[in-house]
Amino acid sequence: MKVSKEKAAENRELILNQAAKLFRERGISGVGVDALAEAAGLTHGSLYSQFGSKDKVLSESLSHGFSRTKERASSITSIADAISGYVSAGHRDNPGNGCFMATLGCEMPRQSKDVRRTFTEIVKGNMGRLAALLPGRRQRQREDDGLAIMASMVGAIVLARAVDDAELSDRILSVNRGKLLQLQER
Amino acid sequence: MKVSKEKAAENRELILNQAAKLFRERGISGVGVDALAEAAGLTHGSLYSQFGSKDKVLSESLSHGFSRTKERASSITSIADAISGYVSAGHRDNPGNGCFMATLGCEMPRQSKDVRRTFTEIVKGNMGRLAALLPGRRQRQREDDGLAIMASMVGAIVLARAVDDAELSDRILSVNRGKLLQLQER
DNA sequence: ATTATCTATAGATCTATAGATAATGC
DNA sequence: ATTATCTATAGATCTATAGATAATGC
Repeated sequence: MKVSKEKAAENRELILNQAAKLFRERGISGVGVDALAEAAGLTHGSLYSQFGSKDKVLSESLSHGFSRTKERASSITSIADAISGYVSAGHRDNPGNGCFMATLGCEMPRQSKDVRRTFTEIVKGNMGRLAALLPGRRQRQREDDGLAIMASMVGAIVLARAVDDAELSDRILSVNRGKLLQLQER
Repeated sequence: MKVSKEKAAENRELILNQAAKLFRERGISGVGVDALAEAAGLTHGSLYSQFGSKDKVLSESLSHGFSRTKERASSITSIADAISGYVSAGHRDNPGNGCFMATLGCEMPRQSKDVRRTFTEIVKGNMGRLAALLPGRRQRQREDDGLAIMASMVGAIVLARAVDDAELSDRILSVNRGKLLQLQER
């Protein structure tokens, strides 16, 4: 039954990736430990011996997932690219690979200290990434501008996913993308 | 055990009000039928004979809650009031009486047709309310402006509630409130 | 007679633990 | 000897249903 250290590390990586995907797709309370284990081809007993609790899997999958997002984000070099990529039908239709803030934000107020701390780091990290793409002399001002853009982006995706009306959903995206891009053009 | 028609109607009203509060405070999957019944001082059996399912309680509590919100909203007569009231610490700290979009938005993609249809009506209703407060000749344009403001407002409250850092939370609110108000001043 | 409510319970699912198993790696 | 994984199971909780109860309202 035992497996090599290498294989165990692979399994751990697989669990975290699958967990990050499932939590985003089905919500935190919508994913059981069984589903997490099954998605990685293991039993829940094994998952408990590696992580100890569902909460631990969640918090680790968040930080692990955000690290991977940051790696991929190096290809985004302008604020217009960041906005267009985020406020898009592609992002809306792929929550499993998308932004944690837009999928799990509403559930965060009820999570453990550990999970909330990790989530807060993600918000700050995203603020910093946006700030780095924005003009302006003072860092504080660029961060503030980043927080405003972030709220619009998150709200647009949350609402576009929530409504049961394809036309309205597309309209929410195009209006918000348009306004955000327009505001950056000066 | 039976109760007068009048009392039964009162109970129904109480269930819907308590349900709307609990769902916003604990999330949809965070509230069981037991909790819903207990909050209204009834048993879950009684709740089932009145509503038939948890889903039905949810969808009715949403439309009932939004009706009540609309009634209270007649006191808001300017877009600046709407923004300042929404993007505030008071709203952030009282999810149980606050906006459905900011508390339940992330869970909506996984809800029943019935619930999503009701939620979509709420989004459209809020769009209309904002549009009515905005300047501009064409209704379509005012609605678009309303959708942009709505996304910022919802995103700001979701993020301000989610982060585990009081200073950052306040900053998210003040930055977004400031930007939104500033944009309306022209 | 009708019906709002309650009691009892089914059956599923959820998080977690204990102990067995068997392969790794010293 | 260590340990990653599995099996079995505990105990709680969740949604839902069936049938009894007792007060209303014709």
